[in-house]
Amino acid sequence: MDSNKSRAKRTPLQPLRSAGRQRVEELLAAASDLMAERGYEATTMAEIAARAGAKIGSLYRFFPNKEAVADALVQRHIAILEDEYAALAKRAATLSPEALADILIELLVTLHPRVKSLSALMEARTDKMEIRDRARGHAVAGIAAALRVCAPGLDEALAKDIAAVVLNTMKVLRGMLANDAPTTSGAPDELRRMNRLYLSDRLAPFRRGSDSATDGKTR
Amino acid sequence: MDSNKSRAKRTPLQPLRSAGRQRVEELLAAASDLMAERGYEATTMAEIAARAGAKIGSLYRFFPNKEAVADALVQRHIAILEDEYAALAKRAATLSPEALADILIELLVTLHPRVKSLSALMEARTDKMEIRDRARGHAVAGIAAALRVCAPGLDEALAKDIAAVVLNTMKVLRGMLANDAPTTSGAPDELRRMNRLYLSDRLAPFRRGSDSATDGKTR
DNA sequence: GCATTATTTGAGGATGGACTCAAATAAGTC
DNA sequence: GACTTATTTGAGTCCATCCTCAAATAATGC
Repeated sequence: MDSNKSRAKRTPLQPLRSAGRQRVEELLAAASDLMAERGYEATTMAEIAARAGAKIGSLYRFFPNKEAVADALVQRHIAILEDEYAALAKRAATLSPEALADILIELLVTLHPRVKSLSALMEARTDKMEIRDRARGHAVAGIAAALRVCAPGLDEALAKDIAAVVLNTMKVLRGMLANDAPTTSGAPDELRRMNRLYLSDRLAPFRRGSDSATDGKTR
Repeated sequence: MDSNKSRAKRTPLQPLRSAGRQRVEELLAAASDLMAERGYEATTMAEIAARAGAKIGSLYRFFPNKEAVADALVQRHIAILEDEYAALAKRAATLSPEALADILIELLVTLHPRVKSLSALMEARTDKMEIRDRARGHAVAGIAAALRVCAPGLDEALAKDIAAVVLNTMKVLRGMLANDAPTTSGAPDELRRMNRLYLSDRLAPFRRGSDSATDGKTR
């Protein structure tokens, strides 16, 4: 009995006044920053409270335990990411593969901090990996849809495979831009180039009124 | 004074008998497994000792503290990776860019568990990032050298940029193969294809007796 | 066998960090 | 202003985990 192995204490206790809502925001913001830079385990509840300008008791008023803080953050990040990807296809119409490649890269660079935070939060528990998979599923689906808008004849399964590749490629770009990247200053441009080249090559056969030649080659 | 902020207690105390050396091996193996799967923070010294079939006192005989265990693991992994990359260029002669691309992918897939462990270990301390950067520098240099063996006219800086891109691409492949990867079964092949395409395109102008045409296009 | 030294053992000490709670304070309502 | 209820506070409890150490045991050399 009691299938929950972790100590789930009393009711979560939501904020009912504007002061409380604001406090929750501050606490989550502080937790997000700290966990993103230090990781879940290395972040202490006392630190979270301190950075939010609150005391530890306030933190525990709104969150029953440390895991609940991570949960709340995961929720938020996932929701926003899903929205972004769902909205992607609408922007993709009437674009060349190269332009789409560039737009995708831009989008993912923008989303970088959020994804980084998310993966730091995943450190918390293994049973959250299903959530992560779900998020990635949305991302892949969103990108695949955009690809098929751009290249209507594209098979759905293949579109998803390509989308997965592009998604991960962008993950790499984010990594390059985020770190100090001491050895390779021109690498990000090279990566963009690779991405354009790849999308160009894979989407060309399926574009309207194209056979296999006349791909612009980008320069 | 005392520039070391962390508690570096008495002498590290190396094993002097075969039993001791073996114990150290067992302890490091256990620590490597545990930290790779659970992360540095989540792994306890008691667990490490237990999995190695030793008691906690033995663990502390050979390692002054938990961080030293991580340090030792980092050392080993780095050394092996450096060797692998340094040896790469020798295998690269007389290969087409496509073949080189495939070989690089194979190599990095092989190295995956080690790199995974390494990155889990990095969780330990920020001041180990310089070590990580050094390792990546070796990887990039090794791959760049292989590229220039394959395409002699290639500029060194460009070779490093391309090497960085390829290295990260392979990181992605590793990720795809490691996780369950529920949504995308054909993605690894797509990634290989992108890699071949890219290397083909970038190396073609610099190959012996080539100008810009006659690139195989892989199919 | 005996002496010496490496290794093992495991019961604590010390610390840090998650979490509690009763009392104080602030905010909202009438 | 008086009353109710949300929020804040922070000292204190509890427990997991890092780490110590003196005594027991095993290995090695003579």
